[in-house]
Amino acid sequence: MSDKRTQIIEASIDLFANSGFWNTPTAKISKHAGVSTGTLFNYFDSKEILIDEVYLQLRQEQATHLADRFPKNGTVKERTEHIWFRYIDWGVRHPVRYALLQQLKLSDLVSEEAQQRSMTELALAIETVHEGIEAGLFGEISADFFGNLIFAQLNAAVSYATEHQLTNMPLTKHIARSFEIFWAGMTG
Amino acid sequence: MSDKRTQIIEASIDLFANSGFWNTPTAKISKHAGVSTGTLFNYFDSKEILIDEVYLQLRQEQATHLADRFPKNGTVKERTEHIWFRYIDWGVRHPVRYALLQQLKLSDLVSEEAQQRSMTELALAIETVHEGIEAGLFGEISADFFGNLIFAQLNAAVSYATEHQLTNMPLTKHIARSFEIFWAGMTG
Amino acid sequence: MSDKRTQIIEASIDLFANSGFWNTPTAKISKHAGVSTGTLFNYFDSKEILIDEVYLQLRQEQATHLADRFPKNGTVKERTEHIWFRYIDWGVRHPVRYALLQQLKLSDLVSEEAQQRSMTELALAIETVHEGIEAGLFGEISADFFGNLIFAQLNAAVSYATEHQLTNMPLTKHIARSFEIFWAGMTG
Amino acid sequence: MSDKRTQIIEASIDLFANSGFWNTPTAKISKHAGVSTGTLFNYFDSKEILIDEVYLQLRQEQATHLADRFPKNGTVKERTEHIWFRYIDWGVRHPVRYALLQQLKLSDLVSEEAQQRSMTELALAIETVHEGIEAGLFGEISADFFGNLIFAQLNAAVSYATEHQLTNMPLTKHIARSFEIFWAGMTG
DNA sequence: TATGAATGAGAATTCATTCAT
DNA sequence: TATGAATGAATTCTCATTCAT
Repeated sequence: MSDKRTQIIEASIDLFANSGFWNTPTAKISKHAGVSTGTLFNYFDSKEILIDEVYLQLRQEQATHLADRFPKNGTVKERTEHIWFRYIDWGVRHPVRYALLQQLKLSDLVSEEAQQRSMTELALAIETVHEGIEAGLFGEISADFFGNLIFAQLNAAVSYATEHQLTNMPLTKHIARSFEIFWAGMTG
Repeated sequence: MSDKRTQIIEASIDLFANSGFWNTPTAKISKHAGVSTGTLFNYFDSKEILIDEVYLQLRQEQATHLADRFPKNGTVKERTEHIWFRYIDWGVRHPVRYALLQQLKLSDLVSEEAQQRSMTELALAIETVHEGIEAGLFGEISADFFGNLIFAQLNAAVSYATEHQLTNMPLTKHIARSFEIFWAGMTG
Repeated sequence: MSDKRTQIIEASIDLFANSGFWNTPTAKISKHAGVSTGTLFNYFDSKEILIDEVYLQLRQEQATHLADRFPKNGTVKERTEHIWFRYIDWGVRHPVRYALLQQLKLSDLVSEEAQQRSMTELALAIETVHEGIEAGLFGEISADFFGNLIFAQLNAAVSYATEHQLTNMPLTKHIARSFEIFWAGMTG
Repeated sequence: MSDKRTQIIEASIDLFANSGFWNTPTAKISKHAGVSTGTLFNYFDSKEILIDEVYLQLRQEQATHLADRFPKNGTVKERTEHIWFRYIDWGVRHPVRYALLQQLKLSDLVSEEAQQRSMTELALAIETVHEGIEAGLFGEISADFFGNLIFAQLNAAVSYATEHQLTNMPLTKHIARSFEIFWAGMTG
């Protein structure tokens, strides 16, 4: 049964996070997953493809988390705030997965195609941004730069929260404060 | 004289930027540098150390650029603005080097020790930040988070400028606008 | 089945004997064994370990030869004589293996652990010696020195027999004479 | 001045004894000797030749020690006894050099030619042996085998004394006892 | 004679991938 | 579909030796 696929992906996440992609031989992955070397290649044609799939898996988990209870009909600010909270929340709850995802983004290891495919999962964020810009909420700024900025600041907020192991009230405050800064900057 | 050392570092930068650290065999580096495999290891005891040295070299170039004409006696805002402009300027002028530096930071390949050593080169930025925070300029915020935020936004600005190949007036405007956003965010 | 393992060990013995351990690259061994470089390292984690295993293999072959038809219930002299004959016999029949074993003993290449393990294979010789000493057969002498002496003389006897290619009657006479000398020396 | 030659030989002895021939790069030797890599090769055309020279040096030191106060006109037994005492004495006084010499003998690293040349230094031992055999002192035995035996037993005696760190009276007794055993064996 | 940077042919070992069972 | 032994190209690093200064 195709449970093995999941086992292999999970094993990869574990090991990649601990030792990096290049220090994790496929043999180690299959062992950790409890399958044979051959089996890994039955499910993923190459290590490259496995990495792509890990990336897509993480992106999807993240996207699902963002989409949960998304206030479709809220104002732009409400929707942005929702994304803000949920993004940081996911990052803090899954620090290993989050760190891995960040590394993958910058590592050149994910194929162009996988990058493209993962974009669709951010649809609701992108849409919100566009709407805000068109409405003139953010002054003169390109959507691209806006995207860069929001993710940069989110990432900064997650890193800080994780490093300082914020939870409960301090975490909530941190999220709120970081959103304030972001919003003040953009609308300021 | 240590001309060869420089050649090897430059070759490394070239190749690392093109193909990544793990896809760049030392043999390729030495060939590209016009020296023999043995010579590379005369100058750098291991590939790991070579990577460290590349990192330190780039950091130093960047730090030198930031320090140039730094307004020691200016206000916190003036000093921050200086850093803002010079940081983006360096990133845009040396996109390959900048991208490499970013990758190295996140890659786990740079030794703790090299990271530490490179910190000293940011002294003037760090000092400025602390002064501003203590003066209450930025509301309630930790220096750590402030650091995360400023570099995150700078990075977002550089990426955007490079991707869109901004130069001259559009670049200047972009830098100014990004600083505005940053400053507005921080000062609320 | 572990046929390959045997092939690799045999190839190692051949090549080590001809060219020494340090002049025998693992690549040459695997080629000679008719397997790929990778396969060698599937069976032996490192060249060091391979050498250990070669050593243990030879020791065991020798021990088996000594144990064959060992007169458990004979007198100390009879048992010592048995060992004497069988030891020289094995050395003369397998000059390559014997020479290699001697080299390995003195070479520092065999791990402490492998040395220890190989000791158990000499149990019957050691026991015999102790019994003789305790019975006062050999005058005042430590078991250690006795051990040194017996192997030294055995080795001298094997070397001579091999160099002069003794067989049949001359060999039998040589073995007998050398035992006489040994026994006369020890029993004074 | 050709003091350097000596320094290089001494450095080689030191390092060979500590780490073996194959784990001692010429660069390490020259450093230890306080000369440059080039200089080593001015004095010795190759590492092989250096090893030969180390061997000859040690053999000569040993031969000199044996020859000291040699009782040319003594009986065969007296002369043999002299060699016996001096040989063990040298081995115990210079355990590092002795061990190295033994290793070199068995290692295949010394050229045939150097082996030959070193023989001349044992002239007085060889002569004594021959005389004893011709005089019928030792029963029926070939000079070759006799040579094998005497050196084997000497070596056993040195090893034992060194391992157990014998000195003074215990050492003297050990030497005497070992000679007794040898002589009793040979004269049966 | 002394120097030591430069050389480049190896050396041991790794690892993604295949394929016969 | 699952297995895991076998493969061999590729990798980092070593070291005896040379030669221009």
